[in-house]
Amino acid sequence: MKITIRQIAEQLNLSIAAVSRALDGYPDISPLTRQRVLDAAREMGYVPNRAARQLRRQKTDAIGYILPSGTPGFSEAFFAEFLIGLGDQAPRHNLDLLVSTAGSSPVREQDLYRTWVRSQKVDGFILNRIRLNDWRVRYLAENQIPFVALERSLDGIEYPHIEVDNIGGVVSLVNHLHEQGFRRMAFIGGPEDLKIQVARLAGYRQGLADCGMVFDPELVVEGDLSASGGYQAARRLRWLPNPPEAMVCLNDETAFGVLHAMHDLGLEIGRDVAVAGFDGVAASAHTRPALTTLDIPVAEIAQNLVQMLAQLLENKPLEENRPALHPRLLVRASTSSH
Amino acid sequence: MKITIRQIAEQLNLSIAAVSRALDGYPDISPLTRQRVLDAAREMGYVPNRAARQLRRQKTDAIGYILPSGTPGFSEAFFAEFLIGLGDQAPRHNLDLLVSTAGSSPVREQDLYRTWVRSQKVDGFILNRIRLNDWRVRYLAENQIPFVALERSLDGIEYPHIEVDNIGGVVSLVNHLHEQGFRRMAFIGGPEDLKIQVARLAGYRQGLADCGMVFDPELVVEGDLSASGGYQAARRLRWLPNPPEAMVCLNDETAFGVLHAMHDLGLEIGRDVAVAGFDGVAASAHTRPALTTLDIPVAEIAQNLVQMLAQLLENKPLEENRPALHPRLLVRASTSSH
DNA sequence: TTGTAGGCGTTATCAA
DNA sequence: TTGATAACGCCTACAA
Repeated sequence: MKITIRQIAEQLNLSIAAVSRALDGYPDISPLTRQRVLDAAREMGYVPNRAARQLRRQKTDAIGYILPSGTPGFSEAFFAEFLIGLGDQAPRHNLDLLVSTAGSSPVREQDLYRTWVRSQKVDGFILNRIRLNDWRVRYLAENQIPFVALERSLDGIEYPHIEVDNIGGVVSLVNHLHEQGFRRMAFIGGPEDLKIQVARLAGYRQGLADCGMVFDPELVVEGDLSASGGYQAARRLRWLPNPPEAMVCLNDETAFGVLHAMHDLGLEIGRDVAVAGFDGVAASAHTRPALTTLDIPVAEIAQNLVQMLAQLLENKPLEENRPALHPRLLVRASTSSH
Repeated sequence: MKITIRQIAEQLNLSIAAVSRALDGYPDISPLTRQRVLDAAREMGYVPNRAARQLRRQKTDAIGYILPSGTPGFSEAFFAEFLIGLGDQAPRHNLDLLVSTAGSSPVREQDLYRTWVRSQKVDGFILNRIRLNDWRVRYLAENQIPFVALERSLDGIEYPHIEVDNIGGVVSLVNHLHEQGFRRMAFIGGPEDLKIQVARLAGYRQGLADCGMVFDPELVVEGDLSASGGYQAARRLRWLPNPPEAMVCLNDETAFGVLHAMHDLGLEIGRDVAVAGFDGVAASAHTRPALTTLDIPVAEIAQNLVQMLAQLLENKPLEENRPALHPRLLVRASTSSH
């Protein structure tokens, strides 16, 4: 039998209104009554019914995260770590976390957002893997649904976000590779509408320029952010008449596949060829050789996003102009021969 | 402005009851009216309000998964893959997936379950990492909350579950190691109250017996299912006067740490020492050398669990006696020298 | 076949 | 400081 405020009220000979107020910490209630109510509630194991509360308050105390379409899914370690952060932080703000996956279909993604918004499943959203022109951003903004995101889109819409210095990160990586003596460098990226693709590719080009190297379009290939995508891209690159000596990858997952490919081709990684990733997922430390990568605190970013969204939902002011996060270059054996 | 059945009713000059029935597919409504309602609903972008529906129906159409306490979190790839399965399958049954993490505290874990049950956040639960005597199993059974689980506990409570042939799996692994010429084998496990610990350890002992090897308690050490736990355990083992030639690990994550430790000690893995894991997470293919492991279809198992829970929630009969799943031994370079 | 009305558990408004 | 009471949006007897 579920306990409701009505039963507490009966038990104590109070009105349900009084009980409700005592429980919710309103000031217009005598301290004695409040204490009695609180004690009874604890004793009876009362927990407010969510549905009723939601219906009445017109909010859900839940936030949503929908795994973006066109990703390999949580198998990409990045998303797993992102989710730790979300799952960790949400309860601290008394927020539930609702999770779903869009699969490979952008249509399904849109359906999901629309349904969640219209049926008021959640009060706000967390986004990542932002696209240059991102339907999600426009849709949520138009419908005035609170949301925060990792990275910003180019839709001309302002929203609270966390930004990573992708360009600066990759520039420092290219410099490092150059110092190690690697010259011909390839970039294995992803879909062109992804913000990180554009930014990190820009960093790659700038890095080349800084080091006085020429940009060769042939050395920029499109993967799909997965290990198998990286594997194939890397093989294609090695078949070139003049193959690259270093492979800069859009993310660690891609780099895992590249490591595999290089190994299958019998190359010694770190000497014959360099491989580097981006994200610094835990598994990057376990490859052989360990993967050089641009480390960003993925879980922590997710935590901060939840915190930002929580503030947004409570209409608390957000500190503006959060500075961009600088990735940390973790130099490991995959790019240095000693 | 949110669309409710009331607005559809006004639009069509119908009662809200008629609209509700038309939408829910009741038979006592004229086909014409139904069509009009359906059309209007689609046109107006109507989506039922969850909270209202829940309150009325006394169910949530949501299922819950709480990351068990005492785990490294989603950073253990096993959980990430498990979650893909859940997130993938839940929407197919029109179920929402609510996710939280218990952190390291069993108390918090109990709080979470109690709160979710009492506030009726979800209709049922998915459990994994079952303990021999598992509070969650007893609590949910006592409160008649539907749940399904990966592995069963020893609480004498029947519940729908999926079981893995842990013993048979490890036996075949030990045999493989023996064939490869490895003799002194260690077992790096986890907390003793875990079902998988007991079962896989039993497989290890039986495997030793099958091969005519003696069991040495010194070679059984306790990790914590994390890479760093594996790292430390492996170093401890190598410091023994007569160190083991093979390390059987409770899960892949532990094995990752062991690989690291062996490498740091300058040993050639696959020849000087063998290392094997359990679960077959994606990352196990990316280590160098690649990790021999007992592969189970983690995501698929999670999908099946959702399906079972969905059936349970609809009071549909479950096929009894689902046979135990046999892990697939993936022999890779970490246990074979050629 | 359709409409009326009560209630799911809470919160919020208004009186008392 | 407290108590009635009316919603919130939906479902479902029961009546029409």
